Amino acid sequence: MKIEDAIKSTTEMPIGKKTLLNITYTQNILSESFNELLKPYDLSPEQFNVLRILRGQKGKPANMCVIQERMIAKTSNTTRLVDKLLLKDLVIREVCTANRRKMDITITEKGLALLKELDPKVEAHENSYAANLDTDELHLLNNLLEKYRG
Amino acid sequence: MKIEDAIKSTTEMPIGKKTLLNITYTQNILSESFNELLKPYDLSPEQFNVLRILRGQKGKPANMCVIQERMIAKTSNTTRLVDKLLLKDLVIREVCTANRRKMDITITEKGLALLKELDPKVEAHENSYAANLDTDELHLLNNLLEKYRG
DNA sequence: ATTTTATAGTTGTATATACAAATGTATTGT
DNA sequence: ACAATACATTTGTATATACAACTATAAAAT
Repeated sequence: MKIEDAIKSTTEMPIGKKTLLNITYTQNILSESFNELLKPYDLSPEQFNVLRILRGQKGKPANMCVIQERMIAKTSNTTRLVDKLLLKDLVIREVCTANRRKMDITITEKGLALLKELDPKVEAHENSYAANLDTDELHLLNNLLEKYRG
Repeated sequence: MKIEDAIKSTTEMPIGKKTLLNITYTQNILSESFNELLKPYDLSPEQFNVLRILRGQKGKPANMCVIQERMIAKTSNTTRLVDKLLLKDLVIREVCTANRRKMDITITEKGLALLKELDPKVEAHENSYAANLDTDELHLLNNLLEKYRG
């Protein structure tokens, strides 16, 4: 669907406005369907994001500010986000011995198992959109976005 | 900045995942800077969006479900969004005489004046990103996004 | 005409988010 | 060593959002 139809715009938009709207709208579509995917697992996209960051640590714990900086959306309140994961036993949290200001957050086996269960679904989600473009177009899209951000 | 650096990813990502992440990340950058723009005006992006939809009505009122369907992000609770605008006298709300289930929402002079003040800033925001690409690239980006959504 | 179903919007409630202030620990300067 | 400053995280509070239940009106069915 064209962006103009999606937001029922009647008038022709300048290309700058249209591009911004198009990116915003596309991301909305993506996150809506991703939310659907996660709903049965009682996991928010942010929680999922944190789990995936922790898995990326390959056993090493991550502290709060590391999680924060690797998150796609820099949410305030990583604390409460991790709280939720703790309640579900998907992570453990302990004071870092080397620097007692920091917290060591580690993903649990249960967390890893949950991610493993989600992996194929997340991949299918990613690929369902990617499949609409060929490889060259995908690379082009990535390059254009990067250049667009400045 | 490359997406891999932005989220401090060490490993090479499959192109499908990367694209999705890139769109999400780009939109985050955009909305972050748009938020900054609106902050001095005590207006949320959603409130701004509603005002702009109402201006697009050119005097004609819009009812709630029309506002809802034209919004970029389909938020639940358009009611409370409009409540906020009402409190600031940016819109008026009255029961639609033709169909008493519906509400007629109209932007006020104050609302129009606020939009007018914002217009150049919003346009500058839009153009600051668009300026990083030439016209052909912008059209290409829009087409790729549309195709990507499927 | 009366019941049923559909539509439009609002409200209750639980949860999430943003932002600032507070807490506790480490580092630096004197 | 002690005060000042910086850093890492948490907590308080106000606001926003999601979702379901509710109210009111309109349209359709019997």
